[in-house]
Amino acid sequence: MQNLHRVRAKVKPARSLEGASLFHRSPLCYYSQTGPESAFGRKAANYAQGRSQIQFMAFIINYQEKLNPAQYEAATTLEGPVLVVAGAGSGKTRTIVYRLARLMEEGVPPQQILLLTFTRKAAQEMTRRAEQLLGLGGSGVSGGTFHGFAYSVLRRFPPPGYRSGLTVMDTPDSLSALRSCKEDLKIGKGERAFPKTQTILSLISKSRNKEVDLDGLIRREAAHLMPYAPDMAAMADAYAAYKLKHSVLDYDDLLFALENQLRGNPELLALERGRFSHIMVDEYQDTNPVQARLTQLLAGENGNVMVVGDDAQSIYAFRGADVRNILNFPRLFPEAKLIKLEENYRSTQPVLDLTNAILAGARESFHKHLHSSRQSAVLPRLIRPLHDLSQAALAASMVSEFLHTYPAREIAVLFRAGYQSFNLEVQLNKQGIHFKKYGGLRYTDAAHIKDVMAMARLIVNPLDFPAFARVGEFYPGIGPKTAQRVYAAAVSGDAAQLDKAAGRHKDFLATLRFLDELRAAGEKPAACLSRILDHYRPVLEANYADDYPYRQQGLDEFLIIAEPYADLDLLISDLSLEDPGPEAGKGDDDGAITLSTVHSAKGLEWSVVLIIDLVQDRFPSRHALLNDDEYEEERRLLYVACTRAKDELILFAPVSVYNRGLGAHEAAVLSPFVHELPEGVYIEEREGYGGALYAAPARFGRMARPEAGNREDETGGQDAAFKAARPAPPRLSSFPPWAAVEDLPEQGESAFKAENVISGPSKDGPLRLGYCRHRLFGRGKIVQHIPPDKYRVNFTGFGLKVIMADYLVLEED
DNA sequence: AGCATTACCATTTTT
DNA sequence: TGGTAATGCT
Repeated sequence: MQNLHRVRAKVKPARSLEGASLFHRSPLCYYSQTGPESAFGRKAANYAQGRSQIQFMAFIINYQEKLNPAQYEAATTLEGPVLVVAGAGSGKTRTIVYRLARLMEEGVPPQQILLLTFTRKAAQEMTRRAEQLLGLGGSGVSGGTFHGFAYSVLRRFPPPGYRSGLTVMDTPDSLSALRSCKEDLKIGKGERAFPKTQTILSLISKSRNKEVDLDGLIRREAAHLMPYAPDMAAMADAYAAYKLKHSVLDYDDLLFALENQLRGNPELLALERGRFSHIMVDEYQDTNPVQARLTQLLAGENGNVMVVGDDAQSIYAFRGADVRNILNFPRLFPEAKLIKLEENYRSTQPVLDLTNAILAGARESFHKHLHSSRQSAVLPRLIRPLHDLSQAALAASMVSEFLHTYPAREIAVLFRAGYQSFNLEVQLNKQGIHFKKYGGLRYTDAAHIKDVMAMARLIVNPLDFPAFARVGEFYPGIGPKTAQRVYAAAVSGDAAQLDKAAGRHKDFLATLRFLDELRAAGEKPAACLSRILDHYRPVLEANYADDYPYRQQGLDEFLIIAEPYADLDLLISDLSLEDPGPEAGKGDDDGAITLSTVHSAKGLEWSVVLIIDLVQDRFPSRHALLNDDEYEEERRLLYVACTRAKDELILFAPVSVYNRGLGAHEAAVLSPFVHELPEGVYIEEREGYGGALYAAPARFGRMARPEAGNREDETGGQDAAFKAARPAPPRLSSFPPWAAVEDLPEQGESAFKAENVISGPSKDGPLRLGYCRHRLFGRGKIVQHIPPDKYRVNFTGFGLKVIMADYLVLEED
């Protein structure tokens, strides 16, 4: 654990800017950096001098040699709207980077190219690769996340009501803001069942991202909270007012505020459109509706915009991403050219056979045939450990084996959710294997960093209440209430009132004066920060007595990060929007393997990929079982995970998992995505007592079974074979999700019966539809089989429930 | 009002 | 497990 902590907290300052937003870096003229000898330099110089015969010059790069035909077409179609549907591992980033090169060879100055992505990881990867190919020349390109871009515009053109400065709240800030709204409204005090503030915040955010009203969202996705919908709506309103009052924006606001600004100010729109002659959007399948509209707004109707994405890798629906964006792109831009990248350069054919089979069960819209020329005799493996502890041990020793063959940086273990790697982390430590984990604590989440950030934020935006409260709470005797009072007094401008509110807290008053002076001084960020650190040191020593020397180191690094910045607000926004994160330390950790959530693994690749916990309720997550769309997203998530593997893919599915509630191990059900894989795409091995692995025979009863109404024959031989062997995908009823867990009212039940009764006993299921018994609920009627192993049962007195087959006893006729 | 302790609960993914 | 909210103590 010690090991993990250190890796997480480590920040390598020199690289921290590399992936950080490039919007604000002074637009470095790349020719001055590459030097006059460079061909790029010469061409750019030509451009700068107004010569435009560039298209007649020979290109430095032989694009046709470096790219396949589809990639070539994408990289050299520079005008007009283009949609690139890029399968996993099809050289998407490569294509984008070569297109950048091409644009620059054609004489387009890098500052006129805008490269937007959804995650900062993708942004970092892109700029890294661009710099690899183009040298520092690539760094003049404006690239980053939508959020980062939005901030860069909004700070120059603040939305109405935000003239006095503007800061971005991170999630903890938003949370305490909402909590304070809840207190002000005196809502839900002492009510046990009242939803958690966290829950409410994510519902509010989701409703905004999906652009549906809160009430409807609650009805559809959290029906058990319906009784609290009015209270939550009130909180949402109060939260919006709070943000305006305190000149803060949350992540979601950034996008909407930018859209409003662009729509409300034609001059601004023209300006922004003029700044960028070419726009590229990566990971387009993960954009939400606002982001799609922003893309359209910035591009103009026939703009030069290329969007790149893969509908099969859309895994952010939970926060409003909408696959329809990518599907609708041709409709939005009727002139759009569609290019598909289907050749996979990453994985061996056996790995692709498995990933294609995962996708075969999906409701996919752009059909792709991924193929590879990389043949291999090594099949993916499915390991069935006895339980989750032995899974961790087995995975760790397998990693240890692989370390003889592959460098650590080529090995990764992936999982659905962060906590699932816990056992594994222990085992890896035990075996002395170094690892780094993605998706853990962020650098900026450390309390002392947040403290200093809060002071810096108050310099930029004196009204920033979350920052104000945080600074107040440095000092003993000041909590949320006092902070609020002092804030009100300080903002009122009445010195006497301020003295009355904070007179007892000399330290705090001194700090406020200190901040005022510092604000007036208007020093460079690094100098300013240095003074803040000096002032903060006594607080640090008092509040973190146990480990302040360690924290001080982190703060020293902060100074180095700040050095290159010209504006303090840019430093702050970069840190809160695109913080350096553990990735910044990558270069050091060559000896470390990677642990990562699947989400964080997107876009990355390793020679060896292990995926753990492939059992029902974990992968797919139990939260996804109730809803068709979420279930499909889990499938895509597994697809993303498996397509990270270049050479070897190892799936783990423990036979039993520890149940905390029960305090014992219980049987685990193999993930349906694995279960439905056809025979022959993987080798199964089972763990015996003592940890030995035994090859398992082909699973019983998994013969190819023709499926009625098989829809696509055009998918080609191999795919068709997969489909034939695949059992019917689990279909859940379209009945509202909560119906599955909550008791249904009488009329709901009959409505359900009328519409959703399945057409007959499932051939898959061992249970016939009839009566059964349950230990707790007694006798009930089986209404529906929910493959692979659940049943919807109507119990007298308890209503409809969804129960695992293992807990049901079939009643004899 | 602030702070410490206790009890409970639920458990995802990211900007 | 750990984080959060209610409760109790200063």
